[in-house]
Amino acid sequence: MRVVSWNINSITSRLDRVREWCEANEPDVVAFQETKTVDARFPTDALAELGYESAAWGAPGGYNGVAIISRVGLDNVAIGFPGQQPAPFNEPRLVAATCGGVRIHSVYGPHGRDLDDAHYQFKLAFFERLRLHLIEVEAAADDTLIVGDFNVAPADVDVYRPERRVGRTHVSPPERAAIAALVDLGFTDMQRHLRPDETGMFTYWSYRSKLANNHGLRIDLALASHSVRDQVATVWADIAERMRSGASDHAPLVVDL
DNA sequence: ATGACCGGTCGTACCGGA
Repeated sequence: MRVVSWNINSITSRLDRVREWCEANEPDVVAFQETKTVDARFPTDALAELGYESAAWGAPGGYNGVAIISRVGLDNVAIGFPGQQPAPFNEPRLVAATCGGVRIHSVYGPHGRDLDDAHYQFKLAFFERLRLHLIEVEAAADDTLIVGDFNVAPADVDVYRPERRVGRTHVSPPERAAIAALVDLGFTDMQRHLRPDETGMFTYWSYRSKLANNHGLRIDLALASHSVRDQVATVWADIAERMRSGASDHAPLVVDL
């Protein structure tokens, strides 16, 4: 089974890329982030023509938005945290579904903006809320694959020139501790696990950077429970897709089980 | 130097992304 995490930076403006990429790469499941569209405008029909069922959650305003599409079943769909959530915990940043026997979560972590910004405090609170959710609601944490754009680079090796990012978001010790706390539930950062010595292994490159310079970040992650970890053969970011014209600023992160 | 971009929005500048 091929599961993909892809921050798509607008599913509506990226639909041609999604169509072409899926036809070429045959994913069974794609977990999207930053779909940036309300559910009524999510391209359910176009994706159905490709053979995928969709579970999408967006909100008005053009921000955030997550979805899971699957051609191996889409069961027990869970939209966000259960019940009515106070803002900003009601932002569309989490959707889960069981696909081909694996519980898959598509996560879009808050950006944080700056270390002294209220959004940064929300970012930390979001990950703690997610951690409790995984314990309390998704109690059976095995057969689980949590993928998404976490907006955190787990280690300095996940950042080009990390010394230049000290004091900024995505690399601060509390953010890394929040990711480590998720991992401590029994998950494995699969790309790091399978390629422990690789440097320059990124998933995101700013539109403003020269791609040839590889000034990227590894902020899209695949966190696998024990049973899933043992099934994962490879994890790779499709940099060729990032280099295409009209691409998202994130590469698809491909997890092959 | 990310060395100068994207997508979205009751827009034609601005916010947010990271």
